[in-house]
Amino acid sequence: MENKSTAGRVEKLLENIATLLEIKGEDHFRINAYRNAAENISLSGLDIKKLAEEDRLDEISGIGEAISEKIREYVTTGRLKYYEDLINEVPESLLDLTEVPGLGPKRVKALWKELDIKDIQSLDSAVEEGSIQKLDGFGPKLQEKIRENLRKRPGKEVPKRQLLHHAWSIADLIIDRLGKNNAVKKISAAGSLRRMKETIGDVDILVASEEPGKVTEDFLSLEEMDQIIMKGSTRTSIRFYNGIQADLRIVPPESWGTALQYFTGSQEHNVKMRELALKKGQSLNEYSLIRQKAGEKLFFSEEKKLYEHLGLQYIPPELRQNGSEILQASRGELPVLVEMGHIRGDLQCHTDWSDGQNTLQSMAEAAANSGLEYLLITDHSFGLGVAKGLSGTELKNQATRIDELNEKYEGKFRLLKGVEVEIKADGSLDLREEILSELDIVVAAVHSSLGQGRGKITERLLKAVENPLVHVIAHPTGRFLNSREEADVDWDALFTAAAENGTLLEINANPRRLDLPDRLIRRALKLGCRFVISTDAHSSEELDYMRFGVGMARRGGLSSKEIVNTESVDSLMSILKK
DNA sequence: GCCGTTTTCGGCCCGACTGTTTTCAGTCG
Repeated sequence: MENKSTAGRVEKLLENIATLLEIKGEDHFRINAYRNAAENISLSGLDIKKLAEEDRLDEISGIGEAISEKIREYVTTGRLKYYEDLINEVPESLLDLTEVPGLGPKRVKALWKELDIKDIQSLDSAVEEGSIQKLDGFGPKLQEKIRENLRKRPGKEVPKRQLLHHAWSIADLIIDRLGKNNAVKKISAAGSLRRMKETIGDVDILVASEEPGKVTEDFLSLEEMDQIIMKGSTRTSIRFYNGIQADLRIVPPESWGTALQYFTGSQEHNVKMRELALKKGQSLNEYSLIRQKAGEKLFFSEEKKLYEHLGLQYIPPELRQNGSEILQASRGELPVLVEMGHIRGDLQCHTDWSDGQNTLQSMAEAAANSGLEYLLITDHSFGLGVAKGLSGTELKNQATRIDELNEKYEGKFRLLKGVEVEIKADGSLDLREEILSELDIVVAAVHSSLGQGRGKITERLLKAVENPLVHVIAHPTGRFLNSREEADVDWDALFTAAAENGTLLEINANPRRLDLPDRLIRRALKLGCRFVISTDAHSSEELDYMRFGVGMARRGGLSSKEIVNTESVDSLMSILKK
């Protein structure tokens, strides 16, 4: 739990409470309330500490009096009496056991009560002794499955959640392969992948077919497959050699609309959709919508018609989050989201002048070929020694070369002069003003001392935001998914200053970063900020990362008008602060 | 434990698959 933001720690605490109550055998609606609260905190992007101090936690839906009180106690004292009492009763180490696939709360409780198994080590030795198969409801197959799963616990060689581009490459491969099968009428990615979540638990693929057996057979013959996890007539799970798990679900073609909606999730979105249907006297499942009185089944050829039928605007997958979007859709208040086709330029990339792989020319050509009208070159400044950063003189030489190339492109494409300048530990920049003022666009970034305390790093970023020479703050949180935590920053203060100063916030599309994260995009949008989506490409191939940045922007609810690289180059230059 | 243009009390989604079963509980999404 250490080394996380307050919100992160509170979320973990609430989730732990939920799981421990579940093992205890508490009412599952109460348990759900804790999970729901944790999820909504995460999605809100709000500063939990500040909210707790100002007694405004109930502004987050799903947080009522009881949970609010617990969060306040935890935030102000660093402890929670209720939790301490709870783990006295139900050992905290049982939480690890519920992480083992096949072990849910009921089985963990049985292991604990019957065999005094409290942690992974004691589970491991019980499995080796063969004692757990004797328990009621357990058997040799389950014991063997647990042994298997203990051996390849995630977090070691296989990260728990996959990065978006890895998951998509598997999905594209499956869709391409199965798409050639005549038995497949329709096929689509679903789940968190389709919702463009920053990391993916497993790859979900939905198929419409009248011959599920043929499709399943094809799926199981993929040569990249390592292992069959589960195989049924309409649902199959496999694991690939690279550790990624893929689930295939097959439904009859007439169920396509309801099935794609259901299989895309999120879980919470589906719960709210089904509740809404029930209020209208209809029951929704993945096959159809059933009018309860008449028993009549309604089928939908596409998702859009299902949403319409329920009186909603179509909700794009990226917005299907905690159910609050359903209320928005019922009022016709959903934003019109930015699309890939809106993007006209890329505002961060690197060349072989610093740590990139390709030349200025080949980056420009790749960008032009992918339909972009302009590309901002942002090699590192010299402060970032590991990345062969450029000095002022080198930047001037690069500018000459850029002018030459632009002349050649005759206005059909334009390279813009920029830099990714280092924000030093004291908030100053490592290039002089006369150098920076010569450039078209200045992108500033923090790469070191990200672990500074909240006060220090906030001040440092604020200084950059308020600097009239800085147009864009790159990858603001500095996180690396699965490996480096976000910096602990007072985001509200930073976003407010960015909005006031006209400094743009980057949505870095590199799938290892995806920074800003969507919850902070939502918050920044509310505070009036504008954005750029940039690939930070270090090779011409990486210019294709744009789709992931657009996905993140869509999850954050952004329209093209809030993203400046949807503008033509002239219009872009006129928007920039002087 | 939360929530309310049907409710401040009485609701709170729904189905597939597995492994244990003699008709179903547990897990998962």
